Amino acid sequence: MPELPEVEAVCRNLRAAGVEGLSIVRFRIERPGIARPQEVGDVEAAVSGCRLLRVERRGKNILLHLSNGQSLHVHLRMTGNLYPVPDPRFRPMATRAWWEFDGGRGMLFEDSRALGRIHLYPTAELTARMDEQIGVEPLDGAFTTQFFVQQAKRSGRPAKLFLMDQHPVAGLGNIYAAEALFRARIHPEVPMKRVSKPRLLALHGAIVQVMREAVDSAALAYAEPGRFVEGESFPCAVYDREQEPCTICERPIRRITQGGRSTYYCPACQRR
DNA sequence: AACACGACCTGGTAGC
DNA sequence: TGCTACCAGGTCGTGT
Repeated sequence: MPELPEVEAVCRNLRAAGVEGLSIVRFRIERPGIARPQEVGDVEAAVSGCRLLRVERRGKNILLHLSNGQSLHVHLRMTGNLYPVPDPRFRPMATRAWWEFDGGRGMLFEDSRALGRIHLYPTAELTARMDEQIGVEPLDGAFTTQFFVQQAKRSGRPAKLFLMDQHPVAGLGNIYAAEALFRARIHPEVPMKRVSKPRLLALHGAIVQVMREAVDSAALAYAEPGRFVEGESFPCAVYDREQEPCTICERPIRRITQGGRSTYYCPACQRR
């Protein structure tokens, strides 16, 4: 589920539901591991009674800014989801944390694998940390071709791993990194600094394009609060399509392993 | 600095 | 049907 576009959809969905400005009557973490090493009781106590001022996204991170000068840092990791619910008593099986708002509505953090995390920090500390750890947003004006080429030229890492690193550019994960490389016709194993300037420009454009399209798809999929809508997902050209014919040349898509994850690409269209 | 790899977790499914 | 093995959209810590 959650790369930048899906996390953006989660945030829009929360804002559209009007959670910003609501008072949190109660906050509970049902599974201590998601807050580790922070103490669940401390976090719950600090959050309960605050107002949720603003929902912000940085890369794949969600920041819930509170009225007490602190913010919750939510990371969905692989299977997490954060969504508003009309009835705060609604608790699906994989509920890991929940918020009850003044007036009777609620918000849920659901995560079947429980790899997601929720931590509490002073707002200034959290935003500073994000500035330092999270790179440029691909849909932001700061993501210029000059910036991208400069970052690329000083990295010897394989292209796919470079894109998945959150430091230079934030928000790409396994799916959209593969899709962007396919559109730019770049082999995922090529050292970034060896990619030609024209190809880098193509990749820059592909990243922006893929992210825009995926954000739109994700927004549609989340149109109904808290529920995915089938058939509205981003149409992948290579991801999870091993052996299927390439949409351009019809040769079979190949799967390899990079950094312990699957990479899908077309060996004919994406040359070294 | 860069890389591989295990850890963190649960659930779905391909294959026997 | 039932079991096993492997796979999964992410990140961090450790060791080489």
